[in-house]
Amino acid sequence: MQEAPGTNKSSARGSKTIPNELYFTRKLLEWHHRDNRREMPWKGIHDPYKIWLSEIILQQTRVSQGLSYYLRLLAAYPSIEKLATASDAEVMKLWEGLGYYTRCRNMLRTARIVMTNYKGQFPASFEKLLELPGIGPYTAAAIASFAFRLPYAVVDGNVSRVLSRFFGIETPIDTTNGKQLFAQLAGRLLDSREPGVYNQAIMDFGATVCMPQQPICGLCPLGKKCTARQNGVVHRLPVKEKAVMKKIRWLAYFVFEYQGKWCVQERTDKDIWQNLFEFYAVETEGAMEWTQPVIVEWLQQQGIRRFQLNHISALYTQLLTHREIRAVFIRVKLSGIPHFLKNHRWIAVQKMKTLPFPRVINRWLDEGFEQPIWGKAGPAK
DNA sequence: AACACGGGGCG
DNA sequence: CGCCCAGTGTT
Repeated sequence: MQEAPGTNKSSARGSKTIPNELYFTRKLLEWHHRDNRREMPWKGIHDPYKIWLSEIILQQTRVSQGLSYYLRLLAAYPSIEKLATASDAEVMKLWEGLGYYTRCRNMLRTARIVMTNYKGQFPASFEKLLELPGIGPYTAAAIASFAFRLPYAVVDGNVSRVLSRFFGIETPIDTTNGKQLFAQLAGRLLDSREPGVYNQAIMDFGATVCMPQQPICGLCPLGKKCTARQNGVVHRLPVKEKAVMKKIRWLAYFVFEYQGKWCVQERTDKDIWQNLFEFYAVETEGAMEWTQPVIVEWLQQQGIRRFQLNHISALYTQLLTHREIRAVFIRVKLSGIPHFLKNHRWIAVQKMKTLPFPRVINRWLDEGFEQPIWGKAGPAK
């Protein structure tokens, strides 16, 4: 459900708006008028076809990446009729390389629906726009406000970020609750006299001042009343709940022991745990059954002839933001240092605690192996 | 509510 | 590498 059209007239008459909301809209529009020099071909125009085309292209796509596609598609299909009568393959060829190819198919579907059902004219209605394939709440609000000057507030990544920071809202933006909250707030902030201008302003502001990574708070015209800035929490807003578990990584740690020393290595790759230490690691693509016969064969393949397999641990897991680590620890006592471990570091067992390890390794050191080496008191918890 | 869908820019 | 981008559709 889209929030009801905004009621903020950017004047003191708005009965329910709190002072900060009026301040926000006024300062934002001042900034847009005074400092915003972000020029784009689709800005300031009211042709629904061009607005729609640009919005579809820009879904989850940076302006710098989508611009050339917009120009090429518009040149090839100057009107929605030209687009609607083009062949699927021809349009897809022009979309090639932009990604999210469902957008292209839905774009064509919508062009044909508009031709047959609406006589080639996009409906000047938020609800009707929303029914068209590839047009969701954001795009419907964008077309409604830019093309038809209807009072609907857009809520995209820029908007939710700017609002979460200025008003200090910690509700995750990617939940049903959060989406509803930000849509409501955005609707109240909207300047209903010029919805399109306001929507341009807040998105440009998010893209050029209140950026995701390094916002230019020093130059921010709203900084005086920005809640996040006052509280020093700009960097951790907006909050996102979804931490998609992209990949499980399977690690086998071989704890090689030789003359009271353990073999360790430092992680230096551009990867997790940079500059932390670990044991000799074997990473596999999928789950690997590190049973005794498998381990013995693996050791022999490495040219290790004399060894003593002391222990195979249970599976240890560690959750990272976008990874899940699953590690098994394999203790092997050697009677010599094999060639492939010549350049590794060998640390006295008593000194292990002085090195930095990932949590999953520390947990194994603390509780994971049968014969304690820290002494009967055990390691510090 | 969770997931799939792409490719590129940036630190 | 991790994060994010003028989000939407499906299950």
